[in-house]
Amino acid sequence: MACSIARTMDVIGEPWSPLVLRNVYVGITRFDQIQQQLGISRKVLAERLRWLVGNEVLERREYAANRHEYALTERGRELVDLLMVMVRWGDKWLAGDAGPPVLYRHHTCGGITHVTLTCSGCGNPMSGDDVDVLPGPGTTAPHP
Amino acid sequence: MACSIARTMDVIGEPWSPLVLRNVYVGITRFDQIQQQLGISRKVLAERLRWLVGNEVLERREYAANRHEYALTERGRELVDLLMVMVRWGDKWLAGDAGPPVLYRHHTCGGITHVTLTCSGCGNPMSGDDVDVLPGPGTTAPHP
DNA sequence: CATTGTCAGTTCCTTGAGGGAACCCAGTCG
DNA sequence: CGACTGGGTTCCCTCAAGGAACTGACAATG
Repeated sequence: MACSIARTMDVIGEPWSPLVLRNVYVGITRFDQIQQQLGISRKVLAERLRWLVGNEVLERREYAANRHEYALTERGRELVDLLMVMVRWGDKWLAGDAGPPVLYRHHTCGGITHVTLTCSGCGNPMSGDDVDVLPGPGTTAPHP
Repeated sequence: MACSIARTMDVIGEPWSPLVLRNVYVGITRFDQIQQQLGISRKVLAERLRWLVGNEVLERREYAANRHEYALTERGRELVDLLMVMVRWGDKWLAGDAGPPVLYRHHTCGGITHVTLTCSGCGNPMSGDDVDVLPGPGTTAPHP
């Protein structure tokens, strides 16, 4: 389908995938660690990891004889952006009275902050209300 | 689970949900329109729409006698941010030679641009590499 | 006013993917 | 040399997704 949302969902749309990526991002990189932290079935975890490696989001490394760990590739590191936007939305709308389960300290300013979306061209805020959606070169059907 | 990613995935993690939201965002708001555009099963679409309405991401309106349409709530409009980040990643890594299927024109500057992530505090770029992850007030288990 | 069409679903059946538990093999620690 | 750990695979079983057909209210049409 000529739709970048569908294509992205095809790579990481399965419900466990973002959680697997988050774990790798925060340093939970080994099979059993990930399995125990998430409570995911071993079978499904093995499938997901193969899929994510095959799609070049993760890479599999042998850190000792027959001992493997997973690491984010460049593609994978850019997916962390997506996770941070998910976290922001979940924090804002679903955290309830307990408040957010995690906080981010930004290296540049040292503050506890969150992500916001801005325009790559002018640097001003950019949301769904601030754009026109136009067909691009990769369009096939007359839909976004 | 005390994890904003898991909570967000619980609401919109099912593979069709982001595509449904995108359709509503671009003006494809009626049951049959959405079903035909996506090729989703009517049964699953009915379930998804109920779920999204129940989670206050969409609202259901009667625009004529027994004719309904769906619209984004405020929660839903903020989820469009997530879609735009997905689009950006898909455009960058999965579009191939054909180029992106859609383009965004930013109202503020008029340019064809894309979203980037910045810090809510200082306005500088903010990615996964630029932050420390700390436990927040809503933490239960010792994990992000 | 019977017929056709549209919209918004619901019902029923079948198949495939996810979960659980158990098993397996290589290395290594005591 | 036995037990343990890491990193999976195999088997079975259930549950949810897909497809196709049916329903029921309203609107326009001949």
